[in-house]
Parts: sequence; structure tokens; C-alpha cells
Amino acid sequence: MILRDFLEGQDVVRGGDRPSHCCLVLTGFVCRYALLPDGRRQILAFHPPGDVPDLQSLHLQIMDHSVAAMMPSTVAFIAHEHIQHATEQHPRLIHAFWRETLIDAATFRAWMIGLGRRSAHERIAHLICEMLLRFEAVGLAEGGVFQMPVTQQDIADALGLSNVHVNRVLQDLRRDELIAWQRPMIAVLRREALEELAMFDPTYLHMRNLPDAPGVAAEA
Amino acid sequence: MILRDFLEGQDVVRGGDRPSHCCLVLTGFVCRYALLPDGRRQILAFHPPGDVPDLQSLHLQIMDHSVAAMMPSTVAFIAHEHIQHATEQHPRLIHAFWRETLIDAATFRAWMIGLGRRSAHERIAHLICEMLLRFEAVGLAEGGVFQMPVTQQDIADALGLSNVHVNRVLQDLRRDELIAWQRPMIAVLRREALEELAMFDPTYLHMRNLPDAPGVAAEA
DNA sequence: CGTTGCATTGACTTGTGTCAATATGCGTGG
DNA sequence: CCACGCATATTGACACAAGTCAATGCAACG
Repeated sequence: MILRDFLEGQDVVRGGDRPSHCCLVLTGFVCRYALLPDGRRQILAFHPPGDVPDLQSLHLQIMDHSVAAMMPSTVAFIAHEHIQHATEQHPRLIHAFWRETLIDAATFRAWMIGLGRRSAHERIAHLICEMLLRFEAVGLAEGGVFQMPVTQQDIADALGLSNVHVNRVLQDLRRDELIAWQRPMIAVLRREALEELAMFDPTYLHMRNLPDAPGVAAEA
Repeated sequence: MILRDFLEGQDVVRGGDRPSHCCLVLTGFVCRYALLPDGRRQILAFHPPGDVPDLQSLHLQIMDHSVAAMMPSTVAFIAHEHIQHATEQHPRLIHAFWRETLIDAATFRAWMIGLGRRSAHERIAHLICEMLLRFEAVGLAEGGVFQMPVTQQDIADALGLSNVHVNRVLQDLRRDELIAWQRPMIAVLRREALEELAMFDPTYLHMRNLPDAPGVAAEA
């Protein structure tokens, strides 16, 4: 296992690579993204500490996208062989990993719904609802407040919008006192209203113990 | 294993279900889709025969989306236990299945790029390029011609557009003699031009033997 | 033949993008 | 402690891709 530090903006893994290791985010914040030939960028996922953004590289030789640090981050690289070895010792691990990649895919689907069928306001609200829940799940959010070091341009690239429009929508959400946002701190002020605007349904995150959000029953 | 026939438009699996079986498409054509509370629909994937659209249900209890037949289709339902049993007998299977779900996820990412960052013309061109390649891979396309029984409304719901706009774009593509389209037959007339318009890069499909498309080298 | 589901058109609206200027905040070095 | 420079955020004016609505056409089918 190798530890490496990355500066803001640096690529951790690059599209086209054939990685021999998976990377585990220890501290910081990373994203996955793809570029079109003419430079348009689509951010595919955000990963707080604890995530393994390229678990797929275990079975897919070529990276079809990149992973980049969005703030100074520490990443652990774990050799594929070691992971394979571990799964042979503990066959349950394989299912745990597989499940992780399935939740990954479920999150992509949720984003697709947003990109295809939600308005700009709904998309931004939805992203904030998702990130809040995920940060809570790893104990990095308290009272609706969490730290997400992204620029408005990053949000635009994640949600298929322009930076200018993201700016305008954020102003609306702040004016309506749904959220407060002073980089890098995001505060959700009226969670229910935000979730209603976003039509947020956390089923897709497949969390075993959903934090008791109003109106959302825990799985049996 | 249970065989069942579905009519066009019928749901094979429904969001919220907790399936005990996976479904294998034997004949016909199915899609996965999600609905927003107000009825907006996003199609998430198309599945020709040979695909298992809900392999994920092996590990994710609740369906976070639905599967529907887009034409009369025959589907085989295979009990999760049987699949589990098979993977215990042949551990390699588990990796094959896992890999399938990873390619599924890679395809979602590719669609996200389209939904977020491609124009309507590019999106439609890209979808056609992808489907052509996937139909070729299962021997269901010949000379750039294949059969895909979708309406313009379906395409709209897959690509985040309106049916009217899809209609207009298709007319452009036909006028420019990139494609011909008489339901349910799609013919790609000038493949290179179409792929260039779409900025199509098939890496994400992770096919072992890419049909020798010009300019695309086979994997080492 | 009427009905039904799609495709096609035209007229008009609108959400979001683009461009370009200006503001704001922050870290650095003098 | 201030001045500078950079990145990011904010504004305003304007453009345009794509959406909406509603009518019409067309073909398959019972």
C-alpha cells in the first residue's frame, strides 16, 4: 500500500490509464470526471474520504474517465493483487465490494435522472440533499452543515449547467433561505423544503440505516 | 427458471420491488426507466436480448427503478439462490457478473456525459453509434442496419429531450444522409461522419474485440 | 372506414448559455 | 500592513437551443 498526497486540481488517475492499484480516499475530496475532445467537462461523481473511486479498475482494464483531487488530499493506493488476495481469504469481501460498485451505479442513475429531467433548481437542490446524506453517513455533517470544497464551476460541470446559471440559482436558493453557502461550508437551512423541491428520494443510495429523515422509513 | 412473455409497454420489474429473481432478456427489447413524482420519465438503459437488466438486484434489495418491455418480449427469471449457487460452484462466474455490472455503470457514465454536455444532435448520434456497436456485438446488426423498436418519445426520454425536438433533429440527420430511420429499422449510412459528430469513443463499452472500426485499435 | 398511436409542422415561449465587465476575497511578498 | 495578483463570484445584456402547445398528417389495424 502506497500513500500519496495530491494538490488541488491534480489527477489521481487519468482516463486511458491501466491501473494496477485501486485508490482509497483517506483525507480531502476527489471527483471523477470525463472530458470531451473539445474540452467540455462532465463531473461524474464526488467522493468524500472513505470512498474508493476506481474500484471498477479491478475488472475493467482501461480507465474510461479520470479521478482528480478537488482539495489537497491523501490517497492510499492498494495493489489489485492484494485486493484479490484478500477476497480469496474472505469471500464475503467480494460481495461487499461488488455491492459498493452497484451503489455507485445507482448513484449514476440518480444523476442521469437529474441531468435528463430535472430543472436547474431541482438539480442543485438534489445534489445538496445527496451530499448532505452521504456526509452524514460518514460522520462529516452535523446539523445540516458540511464542508464541500467545490467551486460554482464544479457544480456546473457536475449538473450540466453553466457557471453563470449555477450562480443565479444559488442566489435563489439562498434568498429563499433553503441553504446558506460560504465556501467551503454548505448549510441546509430548511431540509424538508429542499428535499421537496429536489423531489429527493434516497432509496438509490441503498443505505442500511438511513438517518431518521422525516417521512422516510428505515428498511426492514 | 421461469419464462414469461411481456407485451409492449408492460413492466417486467417495478421500482420499489424486492426481487427474488434476476431477469434475462431472451427475445424482444426492454428498457430501464425511472419516473419523477410528476410523471417526467428518464430512460436509463436499453437492453437487447442477452442482457440481464437487473443483475444488481442480487445485492441491492430494493429496485430503485423499473424495467419495461418496449416490444413483445420473452424474459427468463432466474432465482437469486440459483445464481448464488452457481457462483459457488464456479467462482469465476462471480467476476464475470461483477464485470457486467461494471460495464453497465460505465455505460451510465457515458450517458451522463451526453445528458450533461452534448447537444441534441450529438446525443442522438451518440446513442445510435452505441446501439449499432452493441447490436453488432450480439450479431443483430449487419451492414450498419439494425432493428430498434423505439418511438421518438422514447428517444426523447432517454436523452433528456422533447419528442418534438427529437423529431426535428432526426430530420436533420436524415437530410444530411447520416442515417435512415423507418421504424423499427435504423440504418447508419455514413458511420465515420456520425461517430465524428457524436465524438464517439467506444472505450466505455469495454468490449474485448471491438469490431474493426477505423481509427480504433484493439486492446493489447 | 373509423380509431388509435405516432410523426410532423408551425408559431411562439423560455430556460439556460454566452460574453464581457466588475466585484470580492485571499494569499503572498515587499 | 498594504499592494498586488489571482481565482472565483456576481451582474447585465443579449442570443439561442430546446420546450410547449396545438393542429394536421399518416399509416396500421380491427
